[in-house]
Amino acid sequence: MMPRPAVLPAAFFDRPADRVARELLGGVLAVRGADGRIARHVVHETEAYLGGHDLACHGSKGLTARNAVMFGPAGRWYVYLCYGMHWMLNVVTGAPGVPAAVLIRGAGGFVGPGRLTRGLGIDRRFDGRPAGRATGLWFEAAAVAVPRRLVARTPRIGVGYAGEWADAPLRFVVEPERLATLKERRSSPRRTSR
DNA sequence: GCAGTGATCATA
DNA sequence: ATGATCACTGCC
Repeated sequence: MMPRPAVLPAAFFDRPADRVARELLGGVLAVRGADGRIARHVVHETEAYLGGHDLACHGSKGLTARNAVMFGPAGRWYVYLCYGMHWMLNVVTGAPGVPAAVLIRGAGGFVGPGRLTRGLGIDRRFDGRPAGRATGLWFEAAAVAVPRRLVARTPRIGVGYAGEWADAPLRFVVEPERLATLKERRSSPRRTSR
């Protein structure tokens, strides 16, 4: 029988953001709709924001009302409005006091952080809440780890202002069609051995 | 290529 | 109170 999907616990996020961003690839972003139905989207693009020393990270400007949740414990959502129209979905990582997080840039059929939140109906209501079933928005562990050769690392998008940090390879991408290939391999009947 | 859009934050 | 800035998107 199908095992119940494992909800990623807060401890999963209590690690360096780049590690979390990498391991979130292939994992599932799950959201419960108003009708109680659960939609699941496999994560295929993330970005890590490492902390106060990372000039692209909101936390590098110090504690403010907006970014306060980043300074708190790992495993909570950090959601903010960008350009007056787009909600950005992040999950806080690392120890309290370290303003680090992972931006979810793509999952399921949604490419781009603003499109993802629009598609899933995510907005400010989730800001500061823990990622978990109780909140209606959570992560589940990857059924199969994405092999390293399928993961591309690039500089983060839209952070050209961040000096040396603009070029840090902290964006993690796996092509969705590659994920599909993985899934097929996993679920297709084993080939008769030679 | 660039306008739209409005919360947020520093400055005053 | 005011103005600059923005971890983006869609249409030219």
